[in-house]
Order: sequence, then C-alpha cells, then structure tokens
Amino acid sequence: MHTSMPSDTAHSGPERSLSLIISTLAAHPLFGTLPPESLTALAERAQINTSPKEQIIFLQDETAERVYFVKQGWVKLFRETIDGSEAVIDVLSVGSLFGETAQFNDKKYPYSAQMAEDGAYISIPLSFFEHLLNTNQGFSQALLHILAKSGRHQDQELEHRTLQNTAQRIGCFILRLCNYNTKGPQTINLPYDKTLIAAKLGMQPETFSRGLSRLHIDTNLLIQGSTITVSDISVLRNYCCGLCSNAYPCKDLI
Amino acid sequence: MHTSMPSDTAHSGPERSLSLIISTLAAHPLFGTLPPESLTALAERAQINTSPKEQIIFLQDETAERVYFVKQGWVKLFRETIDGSEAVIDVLSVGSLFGETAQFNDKKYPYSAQMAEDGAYISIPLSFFEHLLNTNQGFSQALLHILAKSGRHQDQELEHRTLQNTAQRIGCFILRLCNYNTKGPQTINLPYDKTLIAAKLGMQPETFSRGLSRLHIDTNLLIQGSTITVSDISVLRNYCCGLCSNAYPCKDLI
DNA sequence: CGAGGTGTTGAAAGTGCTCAAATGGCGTGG
DNA sequence: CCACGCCATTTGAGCACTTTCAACACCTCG
Repeated sequence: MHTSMPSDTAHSGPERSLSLIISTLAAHPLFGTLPPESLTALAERAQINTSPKEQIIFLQDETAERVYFVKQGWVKLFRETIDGSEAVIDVLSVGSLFGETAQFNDKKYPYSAQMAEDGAYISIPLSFFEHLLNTNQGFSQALLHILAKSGRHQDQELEHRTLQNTAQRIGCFILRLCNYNTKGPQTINLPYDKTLIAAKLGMQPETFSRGLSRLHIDTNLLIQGSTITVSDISVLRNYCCGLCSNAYPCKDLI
Repeated sequence: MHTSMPSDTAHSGPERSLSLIISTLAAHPLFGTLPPESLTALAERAQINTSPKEQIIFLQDETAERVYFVKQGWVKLFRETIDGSEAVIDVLSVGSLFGETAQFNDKKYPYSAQMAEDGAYISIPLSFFEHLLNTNQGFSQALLHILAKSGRHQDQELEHRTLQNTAQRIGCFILRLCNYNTKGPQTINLPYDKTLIAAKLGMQPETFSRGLSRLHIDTNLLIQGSTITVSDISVLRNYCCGLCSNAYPCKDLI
C-alpha cells in the first residue's frame, strides 16, 4: 500500500510545507474568507498528501475525521453496492472540496474518494472545520455558496441523464473543455482516462468509445487517442445543447 | 388563471394568517432556529398562498424575489429545454424548502416550480432571508444542514439512475412509502399522479406502467389504481436494494 | 518478448422509448 | 340519469439505444 510519494517530490519539510499550505488555502474560495490568524491556525492543523493514482482517500460510511480538497490531479467520488457495482458521483478537479458534508451526515462520509491520477490533496481535521463554521460567519456563508453551487451541478447532471443520449453527454463533456471564445478549430486533451469519463457520464466504456466515433461522424470531431480536435464549437453546441436547459456557455456549472 | 383559492378555505384573515404562519415556521427545522422576535419579523413579511394543481410558482432563470416552502400538497421542481423536453429534478413534500439556492445563483432560480396537487406554500422575501443568513449563525448552520442533506439526496438519485433499472427504481420508490416495521402485508397509496412519479424516476409513463406489472410478477405486488399492497417488504428489498449503496431503511434520504 | 492494462470493434441480447390504439374513470351538459 | 369528452393509464408492436460478452489491437513496462 502506498502511503506517501517517493522523496523526489519537492515539498517534504514541515516548514516549506506550512507556507505552501497557507498560500494554497488563502487562494481557496472557502478558506480565503478566513482572517490571517485563523488561516495560520488552520494551516498548522492541515496536512498535505501527495498520493498515487488509485489510492483510496476514504470510504463511504467511514467515520469522518478530516475534510479534504484537491491540490493536484483528479479525485473520483463514488458509491459501491453490495453487488460490487459502482456509481461515480463526480470527478473533482483542483480546488474542489470533498468530505465536507460528512459534518452534516452523522460524521460519516456519504461517498468514497479515490485518486483518479497521481496528485495531491490537503486535509484538515473535521473538528477544526466545525470550529471555523461555528465561529466564523463568512466561512459558513462561503460554504453555503459552495454547497448551493454543487447542488446546481447535480441538478444539471440529473437533467443530462434524463434528457440526453450518450453521444450528447460526451459532446457536452468535450464542449466544456473547449475555449468558447475560439472561433476556428481547437485541440483539447481529455483530462483523465476514457474509462473514468465513461463512468462519470454514466455509461459503459464501449458505449463511450462508440459515442466518440458517432461524434466524429455527426459533428466532425477528430479523435487521436486522448487528443480531440473540435473543428467548430457551434456544430457541437447544436448537437448537445438543444437538450439542456442551460444557456451556453455553462462553464461555471462544472 | 387562478391566483387564489375559493373563500371556503379557512385561513383568510390576516390575523389568523399571521399566527398560522408563525406556528408553521416555528415547526420548521430551518426557521425554528430563529429567536422569537426574528420569527415574528419573518412571519410579518411572509405570505401564505393556497394554490391549485398546475399553478406555476416560479420559472427557471427568473430573478428570485422570494424563498418558498411547501405548506401542503406536492411541488414539482423541473427544468425545461428549448425543445420542450422536461426533466423533473424533484417532487417536494410538506416542509421542503425551495428556491433558497437562488440566493447563491445570481438571484436566479435554478429550476422551475409548480404545484403538483392542490396545496399551499409559504414564501418570504429573499432580502429578509439574506438578512437572516447574515445575522443569525444558527440559521445559516441550519441551512447548511439542509443543503448538505439535499446533496446526499441528489447523490442517491444519480446512483439510482446509474445502477438500477426502471422496475427497481419503482420498487425503491414504493419501499420508501412503506412502514418498515410492519412484518406482514401492508397497503399504501401513491402520493401523486403516476405520470409524475414516472417523470421523477426518469422514465416514460408507459415504462412506469409496465414496471409496476413487472413488480407484480416479480415481487407479488398488488396494484389497484393508486393503491398498492406490498405482501412482504423483504421481497421488495431483495429486489431493489442490492443495487443501491444505502443501508435499508434509507428514509432519511427522501 | 510476454503480461497487463486500456481502448476499440463486432454481434447478440436486453431495455426503454415512440407511436398508436384501447380502456376506464370522472365531471359536465343535456 | 345518460351521453359525451377529457384525461390518466394501460397495452401492443416496432424501433432505437445501450449493454453484454467476446475478441482483438495497441501501448507500456518488466
């Protein structure tokens, strides 16, 4: 079992680690609301972990000790049934908070979390998180914003599953990776494994693969491994966005 | 267009209305956290509306003026695309809050809301809601709880769509209407139209109808109109809950 | 080179959807 | 009270989409 990265990673001494944590926390929409002294107190209690792909961060229904956020890489949130089936709730990018709602769920995590790529995360004790919530009006306001936004994101996800077919969901996923100001063709890279994208979009890997080919046929998408070339954004928009209630661009909902 | 109910409804005078509103608010997990003077101030600004089936309460992307909660009946939250397709986000029962996240969404409602049955709702000005959030620690804590819980509910919904087939989703829906302490057969009533249940579960009315017949075959469910007799809960559990990560009973997630 | 993981492709089997038609309840107007 | 129309629900048939299972290609790593 990997518990830490090899020593070639730069940040290992507690000193450097502390200033790194403070600056990272300060840039975060939630922790950035804290006054400097709280921020320092928080950073002193925080841990930064570099962590390899596949590593489990916590499991569903485990008693929550810490609250996390993504420092680098991607984190998969998922739930598993007795049968071994798995549903991916979300795949989080840098800056996303997770495990924070355990506070309101009998201190149990409502999902499992796992590194989807090599990366790093920062964690803080749940007790101190709770303390900040109780003593800092701005902090709980910021958390309200985050939870509300995440609720809208989930609403949208559910809408997509209800109304869009697989090719359209894939198209929407790609569309959000694009720069919506670019007029001509543009090239993007898929952020993580195709298998994981498929799971996040609620389909089988095979279906994802076929969906991509269909997008090639229907919207002239070019696929070379994990590199996708979109010849014209508006074609893709016409293909996907008709069956979505959101106005394009809908980036803030990611 | 109906804007109010016939005068045979009991509560019409402002006096009685105020005390009714206060007692209703006080019983609510969110508003119940308020000190008496805030509660009174809130009630003075609140409106109670009785409202017929089908009536639109607000539309998606409309600028939010008020925050609502269900006093009686059922409220459908949904989103519509340009094509006229509709995705039901949720169907809310008595006590549920809605429109509250508009506060964190540029003051725009993230979904449309409509009465699913004749009923009533109470609403308060968004500005006062905001004021309460800013001045009352317990109030924003309570809202955090509510939003976190709603997030878990949405997680579960997404999991169901991903892992369960239509019959299992219907079975799960019925299971939650049951009394889980009863050993023998029990009879329950569907809370609202089958068409709406179908939409909430993300399927066509025809599929819902067929799913029910399949449940009859597979789990010995008895269907008489909107009355369902479950002969044995554990049979239904075996049928549905294997493809869900939650432990039964999972009522608190409704 | 071989092993294992990742992604693609083909064929067959479900699963749910669409369209169309029938059924049945319920309220209204005669 | 009955006929009618409306609406929700059911049923049937065919179709479209997605999954499943199996096989294969490709790449990386040892």
